[in-house]
Amino acid sequence: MNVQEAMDKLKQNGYKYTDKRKDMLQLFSDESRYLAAKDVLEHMQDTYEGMSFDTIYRNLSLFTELHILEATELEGEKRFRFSCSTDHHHHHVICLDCGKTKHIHHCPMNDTPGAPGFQVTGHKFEIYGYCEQCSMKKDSAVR
Amino acid sequence: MNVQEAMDKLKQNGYKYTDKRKDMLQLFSDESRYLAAKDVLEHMQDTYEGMSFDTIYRNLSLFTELHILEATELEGEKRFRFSCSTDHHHHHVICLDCGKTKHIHHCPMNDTPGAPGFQVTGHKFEIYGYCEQCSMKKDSAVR
DNA sequence: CTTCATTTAGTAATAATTACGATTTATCTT
DNA sequence: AAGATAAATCGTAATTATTACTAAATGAAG
Repeated sequence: MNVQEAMDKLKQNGYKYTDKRKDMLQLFSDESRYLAAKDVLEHMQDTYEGMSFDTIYRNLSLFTELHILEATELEGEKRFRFSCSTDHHHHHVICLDCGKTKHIHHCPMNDTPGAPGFQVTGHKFEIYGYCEQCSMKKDSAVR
Repeated sequence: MNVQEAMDKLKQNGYKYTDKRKDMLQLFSDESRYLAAKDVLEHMQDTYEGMSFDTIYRNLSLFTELHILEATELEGEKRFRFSCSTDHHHHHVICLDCGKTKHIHHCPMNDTPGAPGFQVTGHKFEIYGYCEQCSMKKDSAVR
């Protein structure tokens, strides 16, 4: 997924091409990590002074619907990242500080026996912690 | 974990024994499933008319700290359930409608190679869907 | 039964998210 | 290129979950 593909997808589904949408997508493309709505807002307001919550949230959920972004819920906030690649199911190791991720290629669903009668609609496997940079930052902050 | 053990744990840690706490714990003991704060509030207000949010939330987080309850975040809400058994690490299959759970005894962390430099602090593996009763309810509601 | 720290009710504050009417803008049509 | 139209946006208000505060009440220990 890249910005152009994402914009094309919007077009295909009858949505409009706006600079704000492009900039939002560019942000997610540049930062390949999970961002909270407020991170997006802050970044966008550098360029578009009066940009409203509404626009941010509406577009974030639109992008998620179209599978341009993937979302997870972390520490009471929804967070979003550019959809990695649509062709390969995977999970994430997530840095709780900066939101950076590593891939986990192995999916535990393969090893988990189905529960009879239970209709499965989704699953979540995530590993949390601190990436090398952020854990060094934390260490030095303590001293 | 049962109500008595939980109350003992409170005592041991210098917290007081109140009827409200006992009733809250009894609720979790009776319903062995995930409950949202508002579910707990509603149930408690049947007995204690003017019971406040504060009391519910304060106790929920106290119980969680003492590992009497375990918490997860689901659809934008924190949910709590009686801690299953402290001696055995496990994960849950969770019904999105009623909160009932089944255990997954296998932990995917065992199969997942550590990421070098990444300091792991936690992980989450959950399977979502609808239990037999709730999926039947949904089917018949559609007709 | 008195003291004292804890707990609680009532309510206000915070934070994330969603909703809405008026205005603006992108796209389509001509 | 200009006008029509549906979608997007702004500014702001409403909603929802959660946390915080103060005065009053209460359980526990001596």
